[in-house]
Amino acid sequence: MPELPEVETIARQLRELVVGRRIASFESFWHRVTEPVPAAHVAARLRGRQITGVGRRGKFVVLELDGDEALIVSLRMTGKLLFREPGAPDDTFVRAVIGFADGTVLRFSDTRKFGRMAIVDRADLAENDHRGAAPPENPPRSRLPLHRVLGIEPLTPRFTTRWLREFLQLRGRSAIKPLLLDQRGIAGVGNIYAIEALWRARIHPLRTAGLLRPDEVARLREALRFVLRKGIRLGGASRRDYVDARGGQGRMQREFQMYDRAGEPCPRCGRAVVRTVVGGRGTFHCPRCQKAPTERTARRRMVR
DNA sequence: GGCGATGTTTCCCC
DNA sequence: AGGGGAAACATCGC
Repeated sequence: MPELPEVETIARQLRELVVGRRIASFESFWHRVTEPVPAAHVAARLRGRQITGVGRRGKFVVLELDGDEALIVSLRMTGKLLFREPGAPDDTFVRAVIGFADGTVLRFSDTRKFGRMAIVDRADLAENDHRGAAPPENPPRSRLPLHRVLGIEPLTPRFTTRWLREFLQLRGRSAIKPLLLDQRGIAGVGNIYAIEALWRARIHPLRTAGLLRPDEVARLREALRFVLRKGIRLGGASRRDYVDARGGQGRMQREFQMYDRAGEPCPRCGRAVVRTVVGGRGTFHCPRCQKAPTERTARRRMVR
């Protein structure tokens, strides 16, 4: 799925295109798009509603509806929201369509059919009890849907080094990279930006989260914000078939330092980039800049 | 054509 | 509890 910068790009574009439009119809061509709610039910609740705003929460696109609800869209791996004028040529893999009263449409195209749409209470999208100094204690086996347990937004002022340090202490036994991908802690970071941020912060993906030194935590916070902001500035990263709401490409993919660069020289030190698998996800790092954790350092850190 | 990969999330099994 | 692996799908590249 598109990650935070890609979803932010889509949301910003959509804001200009659909705010103020009234929904006339909703049609689904793949029953699992709205699962477990029948598409007809979603259609009935959307008909006649006006879109009052468009935002992003984690990796969800949030289409605000008049009243206190929102239609949220989870793009997963290949989902695209395409705004089209009347008479526009067909798009491929269209799984659902929102028709507006003026004849324009918002098409949800999704090759792999993983994407989902749901009507939710906007209040449920609030940061999951992560405000203030108290770090999150997320129920690891929460049965709540993901949109109700999303963690802190990393580009807000609330995402401080102190917050991150305390968060890493609480979730300290996990390896750092899988922890960054857990949407209940920090919302919006995906595989690519986690890889890029860890390289920038010079932290090995398998380092134990709770054993990062204070200077490393500070670098990690800075690195996350840097790569996410850069991604937004460049309109996201277009690999394979990611496109923005107008069908255009982002430019961030040219700026990847590590992602998908196995064997190429590290831009910082020249050593060959290494590909590993961490938590089932392809992972890239520089073996010189990002030192692997060792028994000895782990033990020394324990004593601190 | 087979095999393994893919920007995500969830579920099941230890 | 939380890590690993597979599954939900379709396509692409070697």
